[in-house]
Formats: sequence, structure tokens, C-alpha cells
Amino acid sequence: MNVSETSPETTTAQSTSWLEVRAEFLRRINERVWIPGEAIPNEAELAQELDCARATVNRALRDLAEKGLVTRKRRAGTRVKLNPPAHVTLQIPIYREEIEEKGMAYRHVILQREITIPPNVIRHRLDLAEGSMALSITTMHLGDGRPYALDQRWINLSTVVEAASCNFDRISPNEWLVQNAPYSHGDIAFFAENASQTVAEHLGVNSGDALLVLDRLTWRNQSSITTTRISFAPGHRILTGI
Amino acid sequence: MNVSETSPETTTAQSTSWLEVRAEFLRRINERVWIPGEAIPNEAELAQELDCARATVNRALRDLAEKGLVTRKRRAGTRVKLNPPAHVTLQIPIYREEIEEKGMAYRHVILQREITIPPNVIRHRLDLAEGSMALSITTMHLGDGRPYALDQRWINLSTVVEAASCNFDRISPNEWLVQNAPYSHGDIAFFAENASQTVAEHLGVNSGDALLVLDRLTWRNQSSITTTRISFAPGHRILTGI
DNA sequence: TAGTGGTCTAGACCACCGC
DNA sequence: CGGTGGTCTAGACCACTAG
Repeated sequence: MNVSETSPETTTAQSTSWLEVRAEFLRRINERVWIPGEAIPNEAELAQELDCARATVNRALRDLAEKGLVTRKRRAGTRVKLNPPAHVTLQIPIYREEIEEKGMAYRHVILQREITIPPNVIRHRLDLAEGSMALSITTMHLGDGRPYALDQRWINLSTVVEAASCNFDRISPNEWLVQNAPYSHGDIAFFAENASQTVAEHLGVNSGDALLVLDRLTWRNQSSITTTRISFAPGHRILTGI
Repeated sequence: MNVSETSPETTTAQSTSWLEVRAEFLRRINERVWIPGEAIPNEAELAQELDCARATVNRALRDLAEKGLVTRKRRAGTRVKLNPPAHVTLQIPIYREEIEEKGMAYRHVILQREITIPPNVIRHRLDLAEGSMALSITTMHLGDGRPYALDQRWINLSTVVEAASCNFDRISPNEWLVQNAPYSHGDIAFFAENASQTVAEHLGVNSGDALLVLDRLTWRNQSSITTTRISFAPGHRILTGI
């Protein structure tokens, strides 16, 4: 890339790279050289100006589009977004790994395990026929012996047949499913909830304490796999960068 | 791509594409044709097998690596991850847009605005010199007249000079900063908190109610821009897909 | 040090869709 | 219709790193 015409001090003697191209584009966006809402030159022109292949410009612009900084449409060209949305990527962890990464000793306890007819809310969520059974499991994840998260889960046994014969003593349902029931898609919801009496007792906190709760439902193609509610111990924070 | 040798029913008569290649790789991962933890053939071999260019294989594998399904290392090759982590992408919205998308009428109210010396916690977070001033603003975002989120914010006036002369009547600090103070990076934290007396009064809820809270701190290169705490009204859920 | 992924290039064809 | 981005290809060189 050669940007010496527009910014001599930015010039690098090194070989061109899509990261440099992207950095130059970012500079133009941030310094309002390219006006928000306006179209920028097309790929071919930019490639010529920066003295690189169109594919390199394409790679840089595709990256900016994924980040939501520009909009790209065939024929219409590429535009700088007016309100660039902030995107955050969270990693939904395996609790054992998350706890061990914090330097704590991990342990899990199965508080309850039962094959039974689920309540209607769960039945609909898992898209089960009326009267069919499912596996209900409640797991406590502990870090250094202290409650970390309570996992209240239902597993669809027609999708994950092998789960019925697994007692989850050595490996938690969370980790077992990650390894044995690959999913194609799912939904996640975060919210805050005052601890109910029973959840409070499990977590060893006061009823009414604010808990961060995560609901998840996963599918393999058209078949539901599992739905779970994770209630984190009070004070739990989910951290990430932008 | 030509996958007829391994799965006749998957064969497409259409032209090859990296999406088809990725789909085939996904199939091999999900059906355990490629064993978790094991290395898969290198790009050149796969390109030959699938009868496409190495760049196409590269594109597909790069995508799977971004999704966390495989690990790629030079010289070491590509491996299927043992515990594929679930990734979630959240969009940190402009509250006006989020509220209007829900079909509600948006309005914001500035509850407090003051240029003053921030408390030490904020001063350190914004990396300000002792004794320097900052702009404190409290904003309420309303949907159909009902409290939606409370925004308690501090703005670094040395980075965003123009903010000092803006009263934020027509446009909320949230939206104004998105449009006028592009950031390079930042940190975000989610957690749950029992509503304090004052926050509860602002949101019109009971003290002690569980609230979902979002803390954010953004930077432009080495200079802090703003730090904000968003307290959502009770029952607020953050939804997303996997 | 050799093998792997990472990237760039030049050229090409195509799908889409504003005009 | 024609211009734009989306993608593929074949070949090449390079950076990294496991062994």
C-alpha cells in the first residue's frame, strides 16, 4: 500500500497488507475524510489509489462491514454508517474452564436428576409432544467449594438419547453436552432476577438478592437439544472488550 | 466443489463456493468424521480433494476458526477444537433506536448535568489528573413515557472538548457521543444489582428490585472518552442468537 | 529447517440491483 | 442496462513455529 500522497508520515516501506489498508480506511472514517452516510470510492479505484490488488481492498472493507462501520451493497457501493453500532462478542464458557481460569478449584454437584414430564413452559420451549418425558437435572458449579452458578436444565431425550444413561458424576451436563451434542443454533437471554427462596438456599445467599441469569436453548437442525437456566452467584460480572 | 466421493446426496451441480466448502467441513466436524482434538488435512490437500482453489479452503477454514470450531497454527496445522466455545455477538444499541424498534415512542430527559471534580473511582477509570474536572450527566431514556434505562455518565472533557458546550436537549449523550466521539476500543461489564434507593426512585420501582446493569468505558487511542453505567428497568432482557 | 497457514496478485466471471 | 461488490482461481512469496 502506498498512502504517501495523503499522509506522508504514515508511509511504510514494508510490503502492502490488508491490515494497513484497513488502518488507512479507519483513519479516513475517524477523521471524517469519508463523511458518515456518504459513499466512498469503489474497490477498483481504492485499489489503484493504494497501489494494491482489489482483493486486498475487498478484504479490508469486508472486515469493516463485519464490524458494522460501513454498509456494502452491490451496485449501490460502500457507505460509512451514520451510527456505527458497538458490537460485543461474549464467550459462553464451560463453567469448569471459567472457574479454573480464575485459579479456583472446580467441582460440580448434581442436586437433582429425574426423567419426567416437563411443565408446559419447558415442553413448548423444547417443542415436545404432550405427555413425552424429558431429563431434568439441577447442577451446582462450585469454585473453591463456594457456589458459582446454579444450572437448572431440561434435556430432550429424543435428540440426545445417550443422556438418559449418563449420571454426570464425572462430567457436568454442561460440559458433557458441549462434547456430545453439537448444536446448529440457539437462543440466549440475559436478565436480572431477585433470588427465589429455593435458588437462594442453593446459592447460599439471601432471598431477594439480585442475580444475573442466563437462559439458553439450543437446537440441532429442527430438533431441540436442551434448555437451561444459569443463575450466577451474586456479584458475578460478565466482562468483555469492544 | 465436488464432494460426491464422500456424500453423493450432498452433491450440488452449482459452481463451487466457500459456503459449500464450509458446510462440508461443518458436516465432517459434527458427524465426527474429523475427530475433536485431531489435526485435519492441510489446505493444499483439501483443495485438491474438493477440487477448488486453496484460497477457497482457506476462506472456509478461517471462518470456522473465527467461530471457534477449529484452531489454526502455522506449521502445526488445523485442529478440531475439543470444547467448541459458544460465541454470542451482542449489539450495544443506541437506546433511542432500540426503543423505537420496539414500536414505542422515545423520549429522554436530562436529570442532572454538572462540570465538577469526579470521585476517585471515576477519576482513575478515566485516567484523569487529580483535581481535573469532568462532565457528569444523568439521563433517563423513556419508552412510551415509562422509564427504560437510567444512564449515569462521566465524560472526559479533555478528549471530548465540544461536550462542554452541548446541553443534550435534542440529542441524548448516548447518541451524541456515538456520532461525535469515535472510539478505538473499550470495556464492557454486565452484572445484576439490587436497586439503590435513588436509582429505584428514578426508575419508578421498588428499592431492592433486581436490575440488569451495564458498565462501559471507551477510549480513543490513549485517551479515555466516557464511562457510563446503564441501569435497565426491571424485567429487561438482552436477547441474541448463537 | 521444512512444512504449514497467511496473504497478495492479476485476472476473471457472476449476482445483484439502482438507474 | 451497466456498475458495484462477491467470489473463485492459479501461482507466488512469506511468517511462523514444531520438531
